[in-house]
Amino acid sequence: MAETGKLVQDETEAAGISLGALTSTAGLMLRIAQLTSFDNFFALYPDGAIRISEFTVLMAVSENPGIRQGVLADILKVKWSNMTMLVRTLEDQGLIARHVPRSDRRAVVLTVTEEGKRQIAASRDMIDRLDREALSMLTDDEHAQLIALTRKIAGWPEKGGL
Amino acid sequence: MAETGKLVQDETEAAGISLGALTSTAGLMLRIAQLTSFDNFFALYPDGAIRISEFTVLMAVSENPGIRQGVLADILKVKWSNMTMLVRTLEDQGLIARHVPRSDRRAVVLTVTEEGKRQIAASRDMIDRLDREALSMLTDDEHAQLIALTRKIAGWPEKGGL
DNA sequence: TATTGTTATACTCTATAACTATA
DNA sequence: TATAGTTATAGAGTATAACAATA
Repeated sequence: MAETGKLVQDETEAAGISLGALTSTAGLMLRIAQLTSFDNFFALYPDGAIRISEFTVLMAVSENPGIRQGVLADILKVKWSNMTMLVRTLEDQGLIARHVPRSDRRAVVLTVTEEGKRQIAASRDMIDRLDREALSMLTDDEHAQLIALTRKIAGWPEKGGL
Repeated sequence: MAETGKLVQDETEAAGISLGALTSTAGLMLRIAQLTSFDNFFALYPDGAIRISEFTVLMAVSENPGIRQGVLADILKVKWSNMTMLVRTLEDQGLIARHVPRSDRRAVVLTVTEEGKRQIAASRDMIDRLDREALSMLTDDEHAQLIALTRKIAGWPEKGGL
C-alpha cells in the first residue's frame, strides 16, 4: 500500500475533517479515487518501465491490429496531435510499426512489432497485479462492481469492445 | 471538421474496436470514467462560474472552519505550493479569509466569508445537478454504488468525514 | 532541527491553430 | 472542400527545491 494514502487518512482522522456533501459529488470522488489509485500504482511501479499511457496505446493496437491513429486517439480521449507524439515514441522504441495503406494514403495504420508483443507479455501481468494491489482496499466483488460501473460510464458494454 | 464527440462514437462503432483486457484494468477505467464525467460536466457548466477546484476548496473550508492550509492540501491531494495559490485566488475573490492563530504563528487557518457562503448557496445546487447529469448513464442505484466505492478507495467511511 | 507556508521554476499533459498531403 | 495526420506552441495542472518564519 502507498504511503500517501495512509498519510492522508491519518492526518484527516487526527484533524477530524469532514468533506460533507462533497463526498456525494460523484465526479469529484471519481477524481480523488483515480488519483489515489494512480498514487498507489506508481508507488509500486518500477522506474524505467514502459509508461502507462504508452502501454495503453500498445495494448489497444495489439487488440486492434491495423487500427488508424485518429480512431485510436478518439477512443483513448487523446488529441490527434498528442497521439502523433505518443505513437512516435513507441515507434522509436521499436514497439509498434506505422504503415500507410494504399487504399487511403493519408492514413496511418498501426501494428505491434514482435518486440512490442514481448513488451506486452512482460508488462501485462505486472500491471494487472499492481492495478489490483493499488485498489486492495476493495473486495473482489467491489473491484468487479467498479469495473462494471466505469465501463458503463465510458460507454463500453460488458466484455471487450463497442 | 476533425474531432467531435459524435464522430468518436460513430467511428468506434463502425470500426468494431475492442480494448480487450484493458477494460479490466480498474485504474485505467477509473481514469477514463473520470475524464468522461468531467467532459460531460464541463459541457454543461456555464462560463464565468466558480472553478470546480476553487469550489471544492470553498466547500471543504465551509465544512471545516478553521482548517489549516496544509491539512486541506493533503486531503484534496494538492501540493502545498499550489494550495497557496488556490487559496490566494479565493481570498482575492473575497470568498475565504486567512488567519494566523496565536497558538502557532507558522500556520494559516481558513474560514469562509459571508460572500463565500453566498457563493456556496448559489453554486451548490447547480453543481449537484450537473454532476448527476454528467453521469446520467447510471441508475440511481449505480450512482450510489459508485459513490460508496470511491469513498472506500479514498479511505473515507460512510457519511461525512473521517 | 522540524514544521508551515511561500516563492520561483520546471515538467508533464492537454489544447489549439496552421500546415501538408491526400481524397 | 473535407479528411488524416503533423508541427509548433500555448496553457493548465502538477511537481520540486530553496527559502523565511516559527516551533
